[in-house]
Amino acid sequence: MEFPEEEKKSLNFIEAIIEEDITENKNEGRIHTRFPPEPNGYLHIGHAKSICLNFGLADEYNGLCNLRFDDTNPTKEDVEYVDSIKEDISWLGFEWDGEPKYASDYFEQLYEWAIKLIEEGKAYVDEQPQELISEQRGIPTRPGIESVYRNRPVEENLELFAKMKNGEFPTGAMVLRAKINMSSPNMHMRDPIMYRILHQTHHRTGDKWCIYPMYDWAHGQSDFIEGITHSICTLEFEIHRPLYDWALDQIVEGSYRPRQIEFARLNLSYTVMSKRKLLELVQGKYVSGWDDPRMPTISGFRRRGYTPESIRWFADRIGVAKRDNVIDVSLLEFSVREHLNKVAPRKMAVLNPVKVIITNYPENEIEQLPVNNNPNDENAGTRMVPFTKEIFIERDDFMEDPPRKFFRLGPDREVRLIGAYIIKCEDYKKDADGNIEEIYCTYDVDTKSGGTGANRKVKGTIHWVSATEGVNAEVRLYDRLFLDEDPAGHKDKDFKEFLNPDSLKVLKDCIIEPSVTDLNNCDNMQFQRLGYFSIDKESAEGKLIINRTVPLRDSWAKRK
RNA sequence: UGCCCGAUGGUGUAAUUGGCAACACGUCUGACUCUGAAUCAGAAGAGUCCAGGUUCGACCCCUGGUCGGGCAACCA
Repeated sequence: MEFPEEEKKSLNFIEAIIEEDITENKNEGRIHTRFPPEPNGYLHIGHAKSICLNFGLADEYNGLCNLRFDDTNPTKEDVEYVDSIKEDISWLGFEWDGEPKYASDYFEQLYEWAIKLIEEGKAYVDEQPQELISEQRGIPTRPGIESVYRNRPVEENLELFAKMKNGEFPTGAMVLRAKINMSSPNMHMRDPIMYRILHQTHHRTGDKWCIYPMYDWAHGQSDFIEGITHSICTLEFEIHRPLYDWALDQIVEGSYRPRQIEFARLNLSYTVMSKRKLLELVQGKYVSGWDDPRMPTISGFRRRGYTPESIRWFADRIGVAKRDNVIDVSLLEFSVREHLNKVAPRKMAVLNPVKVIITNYPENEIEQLPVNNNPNDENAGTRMVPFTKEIFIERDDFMEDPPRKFFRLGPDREVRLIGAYIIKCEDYKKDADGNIEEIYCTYDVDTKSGGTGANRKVKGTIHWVSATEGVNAEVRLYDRLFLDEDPAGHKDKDFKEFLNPDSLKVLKDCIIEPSVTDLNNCDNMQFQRLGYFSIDKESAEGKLIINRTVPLRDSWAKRK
């Protein structure tokens, strides 16, 4: 499915940079981007922005985009994450160039470059304790203090570094530091650490290595090895750029050189996007897993019924810039509705039922009525829905004492049942507490859909399900992603305070029309007037569990 | 009291080499409809953080402020 026409935008700032680079024929006009996740969690909607950007730019300029796992910290990483990341990117509809790449594939090369650095007197082994190194680095407003090991002879550094590699020292005993500038106003330039000792099994290299490069000694080099031209990352790496360039200066020969460009990460209202916090939700069993339908992860959205198209449209719409932003979830939901409105077949379900008895309809009769699958799509066809003497309608669709502008059912009022007849309310029964128990109506045979009297105008049309032929299911209704308050401005508060304690309980019985059970798992549908839904992949024993993807806009509800 | 970013309608993004601020969402009207959805038509809403300067002319360039974000992990 193509993007909506009107969405063609003018250039964003990254496109402008790229076009300029092409004009100047930098890197022979080649465009090669990359998406470099650390496999330490599942991808979330924020990553989707980065994915769409990197892969999208490559498409747009006939370039390539790599998938590279930035796996330089074995303590947090796992193959489970590698697999989920690949799956999510593919599901979004993007294809990376060649095989997935791994920073760990370059460990040998990185090590050799580090030796070269030492030989040139630009790096040294520091065996001071972590706390001391950190203290000596100083504070942003004051210069740091040089390490006593800073001027260690090259030979000694070489020897020590080799021993580090060979596992002769315990974890944390010493590090390799770049010799740059201890009084730089940029903290990252104050002799940054390039290698640390970590006796930790790596998910890919196993126990082959016990020293691991830091981000700053791995990222730019990896970009260089892969021939990346535009290394696009989020704003928090802006301060690393001088170091990125410094690291490249040490290895680049010739004219090809990657370039780092930063953009503002996505913030979504009502949505927690910190990987650390999401991990906490998973580990604390607040949710059923990374793909819990309430999670703002790509897999969570998938399970909830979001489509890849809708997420891509969303990413396209929010644009890219350098200023901090908070995007309202309603824009995401708009994108979802926009797509689902076109493709989701319409079905009927009643969430909060009240029984309607059609007094002049024959007992035991079951009439199969053809109902449009999608009135906006002529090719969508029809389905048969059973109509019977007793039906359920939504409790909200009947009012004893209707206010002005209420178009649905009430005493002596007429209403059309979708795909069926016009009915008129003649009477109703209340229980001891005053709740409506049953509503008695008559139907007008001539008004059957497509029939002779079908053109008669009534103000309202409501949905219904046969009381005797309908099927029972469970629906999960989720409101915002799982926060009932906007976390913006509450950064430091414990985010669990915002976790809606009722969100898992929003599980209701509902009655659905039989044709719903024909849907394949995870297919999308629209329950008319209720929203878009999808069948959960984990249907309970015999009972369908249905997630609400997103509610329909409801201007009547807003009135109230 | 350091360094690096940023600042345009409610929100997000635009504005060819400086030429009287555009688009989308949202909001509000109205029309239509066998979904109070969708669709269609229309409207309101910013004078571009502030103060100077350069210029015939500045959102755009310069200077100085203000506000917001980031930076002191052997994380990425």
